[in-house]
Amino acid sequence: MRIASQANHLAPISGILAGDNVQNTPSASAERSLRTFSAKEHVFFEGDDRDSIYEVVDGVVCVYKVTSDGRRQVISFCYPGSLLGFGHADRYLYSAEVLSPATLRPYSAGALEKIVAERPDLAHSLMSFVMAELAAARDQLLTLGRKSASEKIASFLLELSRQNEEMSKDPETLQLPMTRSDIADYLGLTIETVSRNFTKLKTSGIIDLHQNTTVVICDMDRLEETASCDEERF
Amino acid sequence: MRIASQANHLAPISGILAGDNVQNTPSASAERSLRTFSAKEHVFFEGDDRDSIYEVVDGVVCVYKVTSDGRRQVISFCYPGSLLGFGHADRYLYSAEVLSPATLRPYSAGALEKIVAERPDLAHSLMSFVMAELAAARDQLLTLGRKSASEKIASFLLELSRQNEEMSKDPETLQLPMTRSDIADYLGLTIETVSRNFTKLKTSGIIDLHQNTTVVICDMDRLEETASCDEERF
DNA sequence: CGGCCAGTTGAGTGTGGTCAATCGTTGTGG
DNA sequence: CCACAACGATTGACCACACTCAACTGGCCG
Repeated sequence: MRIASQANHLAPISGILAGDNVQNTPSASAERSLRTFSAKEHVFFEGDDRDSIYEVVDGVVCVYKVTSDGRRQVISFCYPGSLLGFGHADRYLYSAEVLSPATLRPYSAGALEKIVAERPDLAHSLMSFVMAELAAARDQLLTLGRKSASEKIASFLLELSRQNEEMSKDPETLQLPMTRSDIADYLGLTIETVSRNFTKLKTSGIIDLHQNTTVVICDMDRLEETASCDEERF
Repeated sequence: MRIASQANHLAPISGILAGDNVQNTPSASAERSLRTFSAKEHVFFEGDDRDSIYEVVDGVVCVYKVTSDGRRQVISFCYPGSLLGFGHADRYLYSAEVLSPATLRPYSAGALEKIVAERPDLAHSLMSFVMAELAAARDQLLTLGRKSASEKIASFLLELSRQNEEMSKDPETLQLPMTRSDIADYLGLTIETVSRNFTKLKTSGIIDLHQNTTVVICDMDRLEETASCDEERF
């Protein structure tokens, strides 16, 4: 539901930002303002001047923080419809790296503030979006703080499955655009532990793996058991 | 800075909510609408109908989630000025328990939406507040996912210290209204590990402990070294 | 005084990390 | 076309950090 619930609110937001009132270059068409990125390219780095907000149009973006000694924590994976780089600080608080060739639509850094100030009818959608991001981050706190490695992996796969559901894609066939290292840094594990737990799920017949980038969920019930924590939504 | 940065934006919000336009009972004075809670009392539980939003006037509130098998993750500790229970869902996503006798000011669940819709001039402060909460949650992701037990404890103490600074209190004398169990559940540890690391910090002369509820930071530099992760803000 | 609860401390264990070797795929150049 | 390098992923052996279980301490209140 986490990322899924974001998707619920993203469609209207894209529309909001595309409105000429808040467009970065009012005279230019939305088509013209698209920016393309190649795999592993960074959109921005933590600490850079926050001059733009981005909407993910195509591809997947990995948002993360790093410590001074190089440890990395992935904050979220952003799929088409997501917003990137918003905040109330004048610097980016995170780094953003595209995982596969991606297309983003940049807006001025103040576009969201403008909406809030000038379009109260649309500000509500924006607030819902930010609150959904907050709820997702807080769900992830529970996963990082209190789940075992196998529970983390299962929860991650279920998250992707629900996201597929929201996008009307097959919830049992998951594409993994991110590496084992990205998954490890998202779940607070090492790549070895991620790999071992994928293997465990595979040998127990719960999932099937194809060329490391495709996961097929064979037994959804047992996957949910493995994730353990009831993620029932109210 | 996390919680501290929230405080930056909270003062105006209290004012916003206190405005008669959004007051729960427009004819009643703000004084009359205060609710008092005794220690360990719950303000609401995860899953309850989200009928009210609360502003913390006095005391400290612990916000947390639990798994079906009883594991608990503390999301945040809310000090005076914080808002509790906002969100876009119709149920509370977390439980809220007061740690010591507290005074809260309830508002209608729709008060924030009303502000966003009717008071665009004030909606900006509200947005900044929610974004600060989001930034705090994401900072905590790094702590939970990538820090060792001793780093977590040191980071936690520094967080309290910076919060004191923001409230013009002594940044080297910390009151701990929460139990070891609350701290453990906030940092993804056990009470034993929390206790051991407090002892370690004490015996190495970095902090001093008085009756388990007061921490005096004796060597701020070494405490920051122990926290390791540069938490420099931009 | 005695019970209760939070906190501390100790001993032993286990989950997940570290280090290292190997596999498989992809892409490049001879 | 094959050889080789480069990279991501897997697997194994070992280890350590934090958890578990348990005993004990200290403060508070009846």
